Amino acid sequence: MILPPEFYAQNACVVARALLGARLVRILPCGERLSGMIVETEAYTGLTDLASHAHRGRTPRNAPMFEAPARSYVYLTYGIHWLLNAVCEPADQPAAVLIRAIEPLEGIDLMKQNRHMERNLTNGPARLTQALAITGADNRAALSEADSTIWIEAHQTFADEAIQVGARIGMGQVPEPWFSQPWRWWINKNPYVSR
DNA sequence: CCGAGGATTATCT
DNA sequence: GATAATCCTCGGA
Repeated sequence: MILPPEFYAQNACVVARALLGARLVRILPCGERLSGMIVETEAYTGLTDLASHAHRGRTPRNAPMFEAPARSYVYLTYGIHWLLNAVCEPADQPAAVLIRAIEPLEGIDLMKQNRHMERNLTNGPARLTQALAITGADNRAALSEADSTIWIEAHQTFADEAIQVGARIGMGQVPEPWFSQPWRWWINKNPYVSR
């Protein structure tokens, strides 16, 4: 079952927690299907969160965060890496969930080809986009539609006891309280969580 | 095993 | 012109 738009209309922290265990499906231009279970997420919500791209207001890059939920927000960071987010909360309420890691399920051989390596295929936000061949061309993909290039469907669920929460990664010079905000979720002891 | 440094470009000031 | 929600390689232990 593909997760409906109403799912993404919730608060980004709720969505980030609920996405753990869901299956991220990617259809390549050639038609091949790849997928993996989401095992690590981070929430970026509100205009006041100094760690969020949205905190300086709407720009051409972050515009998807301000638009209707249930679409992707894909952007380039460090000049090299594409990062995949799911846009959350109602329109004009900028929020997104960063997909930080997945456990490979389908198309593992293709992931190895895309990554040019055998290991560390999807345990990091830029690694998984490379493994799934996701780029800026996939910005604003409809995550709730089966004819999209990327969507997310229900797969497995985890009890709170199996979930870990902590501060987000890569905050750089972001000041408190945003630096330590516990808005990162991951599946405890899952080997595909980043670092 | 670990830490340092370079890669590389869209985006915003 | 500076910065960035990161990753890889390489050198040393």
